[in-house]
Amino acid sequence: MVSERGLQVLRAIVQDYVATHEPVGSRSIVERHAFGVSAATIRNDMAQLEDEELIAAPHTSSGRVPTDKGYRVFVNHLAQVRPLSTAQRSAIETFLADPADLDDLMARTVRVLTQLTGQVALAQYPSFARASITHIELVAIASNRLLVVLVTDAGGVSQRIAGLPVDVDEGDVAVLRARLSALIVARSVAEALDRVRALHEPVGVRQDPALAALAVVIGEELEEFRQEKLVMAGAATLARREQDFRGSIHPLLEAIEEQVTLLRLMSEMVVDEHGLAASIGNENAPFGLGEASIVASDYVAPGGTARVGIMGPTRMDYPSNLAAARAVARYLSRMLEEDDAGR
Amino acid sequence: MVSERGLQVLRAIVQDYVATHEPVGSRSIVERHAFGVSAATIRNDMAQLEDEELIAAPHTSSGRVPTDKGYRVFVNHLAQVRPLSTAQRSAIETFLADPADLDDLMARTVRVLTQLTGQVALAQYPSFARASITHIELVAIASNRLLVVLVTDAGGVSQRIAGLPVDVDEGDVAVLRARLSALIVARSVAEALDRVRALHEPVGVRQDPALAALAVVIGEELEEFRQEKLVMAGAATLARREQDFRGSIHPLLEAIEEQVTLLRLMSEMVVDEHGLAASIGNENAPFGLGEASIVASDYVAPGGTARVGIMGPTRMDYPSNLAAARAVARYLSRMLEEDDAGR
DNA sequence: AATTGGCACTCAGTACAGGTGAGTGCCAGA
DNA sequence: TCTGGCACTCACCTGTACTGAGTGCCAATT
Repeated sequence: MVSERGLQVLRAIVQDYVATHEPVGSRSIVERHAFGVSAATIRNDMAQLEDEELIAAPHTSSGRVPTDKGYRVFVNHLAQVRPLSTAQRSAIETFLADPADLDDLMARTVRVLTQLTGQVALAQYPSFARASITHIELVAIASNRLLVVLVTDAGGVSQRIAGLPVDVDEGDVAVLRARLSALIVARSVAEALDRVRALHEPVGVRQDPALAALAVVIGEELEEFRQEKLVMAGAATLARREQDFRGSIHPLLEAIEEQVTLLRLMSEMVVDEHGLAASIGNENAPFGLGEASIVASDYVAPGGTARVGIMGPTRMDYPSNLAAARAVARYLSRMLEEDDAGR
Repeated sequence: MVSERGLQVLRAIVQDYVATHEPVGSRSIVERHAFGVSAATIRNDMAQLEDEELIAAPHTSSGRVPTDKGYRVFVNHLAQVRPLSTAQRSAIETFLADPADLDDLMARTVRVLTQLTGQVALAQYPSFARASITHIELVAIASNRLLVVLVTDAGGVSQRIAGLPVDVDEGDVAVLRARLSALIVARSVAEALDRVRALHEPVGVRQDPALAALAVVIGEELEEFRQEKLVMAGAATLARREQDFRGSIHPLLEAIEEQVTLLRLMSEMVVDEHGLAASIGNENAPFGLGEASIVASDYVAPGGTARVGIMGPTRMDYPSNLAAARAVARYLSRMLEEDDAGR
């Protein structure tokens, strides 16, 4: 069992280790923190913490370093989210003011997050899966080529060019438009996808090759709506932090390039009652990121909730990073709420 | 003056150094290459090469390493572009077959290039600056909200939502569509931009606030067409090569994140008569990439020519990388020619 | 004039030894 | 339960010696 003071010692070790990046000994703890007891007493507490595998010694006689389990306890029980400075808050506001469109807003979001934290920033796009289709427009580009534009009520727009196996004229296009409109407008993306796919059933398709071709393209567009998207920034900051990741940032860069891994990881994180989440060190091992930690915060978009997060070394400054993620997420929620469709 | 054999020695040094990553001495040269002379003779040649600053010694008595100038001579006079293996050629073909759209094609292009070379791959999008507008479509999303879609003859499509200061009905939209159509359809992107901007002249604008708002949005879209875009892959490979860049890959990662630097760098490279270009080491210093080299090859798209390239350490394998860039560029040109609009 | 073998010299890299100091673990006493 | 004291460990630094790859130069050879 770990005593109350033992936990405070753990907190001190985590804080000092994150600050100095060096194993912390009993002596430096009594110097830097006012525990009112001697180094020997701290040593006894540290022995307990070591028994519980909350801290570990890199080699026989050296200071201690928090284990991943130790960080977990720190985050769950010991860390209070440190509120941002007003300067930081206003930085967020000015940086995110007046975005040109959703892409711009997301890009700025990750940029401001990486600037605040000095780490890699991640942000999920608002999901359009639960959004519903408000418009479908067909634009004739050539006699056998149509531009298919879909619009959702959550502000998502998608466009794609469909090549048709037959030529169509103005009238045909109007008919197709009306027919497709009736089929998917006011439906959710998921429903629309079902209904468009149903067109492929032998019965429906044979009749109209143009419709069949459009169905394929529309299916792709809907699929894209359903897909989660991720935007990132700050990969360059990893270069400075090489040794924080046991000497190889390769898995991190891979994950950043892959996207899909990070997307899954972020989706699977479990948020607490404040909408905050942390995934620490070896908890990410299944994703090949056992040396990294990710903190994230939910934000609310018209289509549902999504997440913004920060990825960094296991020995990151959790209170600050959680605070930054939360602040940005809140601001993002507010922006998306005000200007509903995300412009 | 450097003798003929001296140049062959330079070639040997570059080849061996690229292969082994270690300074190469006179002895290992006579062992690995059939010069038919003794090591002492090679040493004399090397002394000349050193006078010409084509090679340098990291420390007083060690093997020699090519200087940036040495690489330049190698690339210009000594390197023959090594043709790809048939396996590699067919890899390109299968990898690039049947792209879904232009984005997909470009993404695959850089992926295949990074796979072939193990380096960072870069590709400029075909420029739409000289393309011309074939369609403009306005879709009413709400009474004061229009989706503005632009299509170019080079396959570029752009869409953006415009918020209007006034409500408009079906008829208004039709009028606006006709008016804008007359203004920019069949014009080049550059012309269209001029004409749209002309709308902002006091005379035109006051009359119609809706038109003014649309002009702003269309201006943004056209600007986006004019902007060059870059797509990249293989950033993760840099992690393995850290020491190749004097220990810091930070500038490279920054440049990759910036994009705009690399875009300028690629644009400013001068291609030779075969459409190939190389920018070596300190030639890139103005861009903060003095430790990196970039090779590139032009490809031909409907809208004009653009470039694909490879970025890696100065000590890269120039013949192979030039060959890979050239092969991919050629294949890309062919694909874009066949399927003119890039789908 | 070009090439060669020989030789002294340089210097990075490695291995070894000794010294230092931060830090621990443990114990007896308060 | 806490504390001071003490022996012990071990990373890290420093200095020394050795090794070997490689050069630069020169006199001899072709």
